[in-house]
Amino acid sequence: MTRRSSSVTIREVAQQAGVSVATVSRYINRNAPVSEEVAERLEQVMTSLRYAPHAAARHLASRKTYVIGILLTNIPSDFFVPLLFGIESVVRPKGYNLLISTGQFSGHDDTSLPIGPHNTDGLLVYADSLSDDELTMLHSSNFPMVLIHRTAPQPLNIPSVTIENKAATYKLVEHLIMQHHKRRILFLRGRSHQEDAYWRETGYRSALEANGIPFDENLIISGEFEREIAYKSMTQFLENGKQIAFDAVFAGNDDAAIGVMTALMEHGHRIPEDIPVVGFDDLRLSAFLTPPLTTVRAPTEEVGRIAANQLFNLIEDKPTEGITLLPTEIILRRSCGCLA
Amino acid sequence: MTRRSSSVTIREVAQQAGVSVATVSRYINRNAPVSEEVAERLEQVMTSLRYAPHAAARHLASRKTYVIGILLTNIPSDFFVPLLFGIESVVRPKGYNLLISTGQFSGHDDTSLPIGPHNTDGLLVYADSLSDDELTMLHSSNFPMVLIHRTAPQPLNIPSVTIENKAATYKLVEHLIMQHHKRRILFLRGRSHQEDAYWRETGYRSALEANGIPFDENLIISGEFEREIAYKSMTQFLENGKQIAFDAVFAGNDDAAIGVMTALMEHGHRIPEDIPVVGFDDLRLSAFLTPPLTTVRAPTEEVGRIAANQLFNLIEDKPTEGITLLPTEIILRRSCGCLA
DNA sequence: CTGGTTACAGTAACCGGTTACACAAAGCGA
DNA sequence: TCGCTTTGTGTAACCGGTTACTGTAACCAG
Repeated sequence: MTRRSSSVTIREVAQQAGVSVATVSRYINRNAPVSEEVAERLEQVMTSLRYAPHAAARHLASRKTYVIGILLTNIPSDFFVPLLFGIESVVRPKGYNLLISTGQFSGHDDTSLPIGPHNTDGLLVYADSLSDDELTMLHSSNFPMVLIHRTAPQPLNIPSVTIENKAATYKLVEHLIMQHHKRRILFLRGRSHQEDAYWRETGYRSALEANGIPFDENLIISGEFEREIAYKSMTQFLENGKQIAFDAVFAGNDDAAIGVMTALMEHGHRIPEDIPVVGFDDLRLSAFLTPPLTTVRAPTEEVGRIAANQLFNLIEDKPTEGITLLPTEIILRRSCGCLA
Repeated sequence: MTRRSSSVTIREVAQQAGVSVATVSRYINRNAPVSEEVAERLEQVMTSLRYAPHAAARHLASRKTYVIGILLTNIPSDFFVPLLFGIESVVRPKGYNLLISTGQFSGHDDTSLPIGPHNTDGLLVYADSLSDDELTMLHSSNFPMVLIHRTAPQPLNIPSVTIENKAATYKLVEHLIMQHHKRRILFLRGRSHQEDAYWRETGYRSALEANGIPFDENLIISGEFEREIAYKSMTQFLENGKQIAFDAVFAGNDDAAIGVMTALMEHGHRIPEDIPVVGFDDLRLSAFLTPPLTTVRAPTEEVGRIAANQLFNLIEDKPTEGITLLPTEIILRRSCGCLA
């Protein structure tokens, strides 16, 4: 109830040490020389008083928050753990803090973003957590941003860190075709506006085409990159009267693959003997599934590290890459029929 | 390079709307009546100017950051995803932001905490991310804190949200003894100063004692609740000359259980036929392991939600619980020998 | 009609830092 | 020794909000 914030201010430190506040500030920020003697005195006073600079006051005066923000989607995915740790690993040593926000932010013009120029020095934007319009607006005021698993809308020049989706998907689908002689591969697409989803589908189509297999719209169902949704889609597909024949499944990502595998097993299909299933991401759990999941390894932690580094380049006016495309690698395990 | 921050200030808004800054502030914070007419005018001006209050200025003046911090350990675990989403789900609707920090913060007296009273309104402290000393210090200045998976050091009165560790472990160990007739159960202990680890070990010992099985120090090895470490400990135990007999494993948690299972399989043991393995946490992946893991379900997302709510109670001077102990539930799957 | 309340609004001090400007003393090459 | 640079420090304005204090006009019970 005591309103008085008992926190120590720079003036108290200055007084105790017998110097001016400017000197204290200079010592703290090491941005101007301070005599050896005063430095020692300050060090003592500061620790004895347990002085911690007030972040907001500092921010207000210097226009630096030492905070970077990350906008995630509101889908809780294990995928975020390596991403966050990758980001943290570069943010922390720089003395920055990480403000995190999940949710779809688009559309609500009335409520401004919880995270933005008013409380951060830069933003990491994951996938479609922000609309093109919002991106455009923020970019127009020159606010440092780096996109993750997404590229900037056309005229905008925003660095972007993403992974090779198409080539890997192509390779994996071709693997199913060539090595396992599958020709009717069910494809679980992600959300249409999601770039990862788009490129994976493109890779799928290219692989079919390159191998003379006609594309069949009936073999495309919605997976949304979410386990539950994939489970429902798959179940519905299996129970649907049409009974469209298929001989393998590309699940879109590993999370969806889990849903697919559960649905298939519940309907008495063996994996991979009856139906091979493959995913994308190589989540930590994927190697431990039954059977272990054939998938594409995405260097997610590195994506986080590189994105954060790019953001700091932007903040520090250093040169940045336009698009960083990290290589992916297909991981053959038992679920596709390999390593049997 | 243009140093001038082009952001709109409250004074510009006031001027454009022909009122004083005080009125604008009052309207924004809805803490004093403003005439209908002025309100409308302000609404218009604010959207046309794209006004967003400067968070730091606001914080400095009002002494509220609208940010809560969470301190995690630096071990990337899937466990954090439900925890974070639970927290986010209560923090966001309150209009608060979430500042996240990972790492061991204890010991470094010189470097003050990256997150604390200087930049947040309250702190969620996970397990031993903070030392007792730091906790004591922060608590002495009446800073709102809630502990997660840890209780406060004795004289301190800090709310704490944790789960039932002992009873569930007891039940699970007893299950191995009674249902599966195991008597030499290997136990992978966690870090000694971690409370979850302590209570699980206590549950293990009680179950043995209650069933007349003598405690054998040789059956305790170090798992640290980490997959890699558990894998190494288990491998070393198996290859050690002593060849101590055991007939089941309680892995400490699910992550360690994965390491244990890998090590056992590599040495030709079948799970559960030769050696049953059980864990704790019920990670999202645990149901999908080979074999599916018998474990204890921890309501982690709820832990996050409740902890965040407690913290807001503290911040808003509402009554709080001392310790919230959430119930856990044992989940029998195939890895213990059930559901074969 | 009067004194008291309420609704609405403005002025300016203040939150706790940073930093432009000013200045004294010391160091130094010529 | 003289001017000039460098080093070390202080004073006070400023960052962009909030809010205590003050004041006016409208409203209302008696």
